[in-house]
Amino acid sequence: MTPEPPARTRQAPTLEAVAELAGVSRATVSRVVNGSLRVSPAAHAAVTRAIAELGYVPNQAARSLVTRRTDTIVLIVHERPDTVFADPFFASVLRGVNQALSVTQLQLVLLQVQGDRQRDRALRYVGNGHVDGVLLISLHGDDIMPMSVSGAGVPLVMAGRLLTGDPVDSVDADNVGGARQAVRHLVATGRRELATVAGPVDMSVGVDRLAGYAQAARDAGLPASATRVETGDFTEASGQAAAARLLAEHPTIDAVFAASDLMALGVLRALRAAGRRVPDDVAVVGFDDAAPAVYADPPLTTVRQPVERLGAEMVHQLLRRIADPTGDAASVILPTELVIRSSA
Amino acid sequence: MTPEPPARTRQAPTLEAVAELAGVSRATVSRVVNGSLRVSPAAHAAVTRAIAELGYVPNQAARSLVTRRTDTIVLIVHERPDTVFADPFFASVLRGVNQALSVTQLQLVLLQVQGDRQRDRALRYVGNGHVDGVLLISLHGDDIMPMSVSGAGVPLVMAGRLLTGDPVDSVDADNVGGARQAVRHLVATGRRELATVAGPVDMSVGVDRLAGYAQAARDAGLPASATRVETGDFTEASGQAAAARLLAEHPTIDAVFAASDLMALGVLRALRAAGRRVPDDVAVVGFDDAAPAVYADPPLTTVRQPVERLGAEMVHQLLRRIADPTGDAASVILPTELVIRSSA
DNA sequence: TGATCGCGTGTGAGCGCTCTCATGGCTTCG
DNA sequence: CGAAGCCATGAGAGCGCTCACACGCGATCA
Repeated sequence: MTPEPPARTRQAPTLEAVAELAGVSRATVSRVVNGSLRVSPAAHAAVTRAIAELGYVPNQAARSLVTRRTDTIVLIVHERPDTVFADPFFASVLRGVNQALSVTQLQLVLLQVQGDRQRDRALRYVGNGHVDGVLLISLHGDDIMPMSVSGAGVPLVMAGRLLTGDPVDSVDADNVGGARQAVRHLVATGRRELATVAGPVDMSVGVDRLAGYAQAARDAGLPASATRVETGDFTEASGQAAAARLLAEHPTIDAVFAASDLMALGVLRALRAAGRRVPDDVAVVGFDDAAPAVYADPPLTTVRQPVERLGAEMVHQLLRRIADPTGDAASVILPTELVIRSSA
Repeated sequence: MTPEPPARTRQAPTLEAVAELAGVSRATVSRVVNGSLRVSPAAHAAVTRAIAELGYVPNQAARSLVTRRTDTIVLIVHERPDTVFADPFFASVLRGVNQALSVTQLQLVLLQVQGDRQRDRALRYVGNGHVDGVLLISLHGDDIMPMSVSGAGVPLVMAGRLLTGDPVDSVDADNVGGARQAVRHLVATGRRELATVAGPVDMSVGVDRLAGYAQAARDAGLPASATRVETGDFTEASGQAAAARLLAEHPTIDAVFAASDLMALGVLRALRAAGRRVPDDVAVVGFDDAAPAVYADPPLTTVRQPVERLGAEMVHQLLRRIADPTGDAASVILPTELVIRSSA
């Protein structure tokens, strides 16, 4: 008789079975499983052995039913699906989230939401205790999700900030500061005819990066008329279109600040199409320091934001909030950094 | 008295509450919730109204406890975390999976696994009925996960195929065919001194793309000595290193087939560093048609595989298998397509 | 030495749901 | 007109777990 691995029965072993094998009660097994408060060494050993022998794993459904915890948190991405996962930004956030989660017992559920129906379904899902907490990403201005979720008493952390100014736990990059760094660099290298491809005005990132741009331009003593603005939606195509409009209406511009790297890539294309040299004729600065920035032609000067850390920080803040649901909303601002390559 | 939205009580309404309000039994409510087999129109209407009024949503934990279904499937990615989400391949698979899932009630759980401990934990998680099915991605040769999961009777679909030849439901791109297309193009455009940066030999994608490369070279009548092979791990850095070795040992090569776009990007760098012009001196073909291929300098000629569809197809196959656990393992092969840009 | 305490342990209720089975009203057929 | 059948419905058990609470034992104190 060689020792056999636990039989692969179709029926998973229950607490009851472990208790019987260990010669103790269900309650004692439960205590051991959940961190052994006040269990005698003998009982603890017996239970541990029985668990190992049976290959016992707690039934999560039964546990959730009574504890009302799920050991699951959800990352809700409110955006078109083709935008979401193609954008390296999301991949990085996800990586940070996963990394922070890997040291916990929590499972991450991804929810990609678009349209009112899906949104409401997600809200229901969250509201009825399917998850212990919510991470919210990519919100547009009038989104009711943050207030609905937190109003339902479910711990919530969002990326960015609410344009309404409502207090919500959040993590954000220093978008204003980052945009200022970009503009200061442009000005310092002699550019005077600035333009920007801003992000959507209904998103805090869009608003903040534009604000930083405007502030820095003003600080540099540039006339408002020398700071043209066109908006895009963070996709490359929108950046290209915006830059084309910029060039058509203001042929004298010598620098473009794009509110994302993807849009900056579009700007590069538009510039190339218009026969302008980068950076000789027009300097371009992006935002994100996403992977494509490196491979752009020319490699993109950009504002790096610690995206991965942003994801991790969101998790930490959520864990804190789950542990202590009271207390005021906190917001963490992550620093940005200018990465100078060849485009400016 | 204006109609009020359902009160945001901390306590979610139960089946019991709905039954009481509708004036029927729990069982009847349950029937309505689960697709109303044999419920009178009157009862159905009353229940529907009560559900709406209360904002009732079934408690998933309670339901799972008795049905032993979870309405959750898990996508397990067995890879280093920093590789996983940075790779556009994964983002695309994820997008396809999410898309296919969006028309179902299923939730997707992401599990990123590395090391034996995490792997075993994931195996336990899966084995004890936490999920209804498993999607497996990025497997190396000696991985026990596929056989463990399917051995435990949990429906499983993997991307790629098992090098052991064990029958498992799977979806794969036509890697052999794709590689052949690439080589045929190289040969057709006059290249004779071929080399390849292959993928890991312990992964089916690596093996298959190399096989396709070798086959096509043989078919073209090229001597085996003219088909140099170095391997990488699908990262850009590894591609660069492999290409450097290739150049050092075989300075006469005039074409490189890289088993992934990321590696092709590395090849491009190595070539540039060595002062070779692309495609004039050396032609380069990648594999994947990932986003960076477009922005490469020069834009990359590559073999496109329908990655998103691969994700969707995995879901479909898993759903089929969940519905009918019996029957032989099936494997779906997705076509590839050569996309000609400037690098070859 | 008897009352008191505290610790380790077991008992039992019940979380919210599904599912089997019994029941009673109605239709249908001989 | 009675027996048989069918359909909508309800009663009740139980999924596997946690969490009071009760209990009994040895140690401690007056």
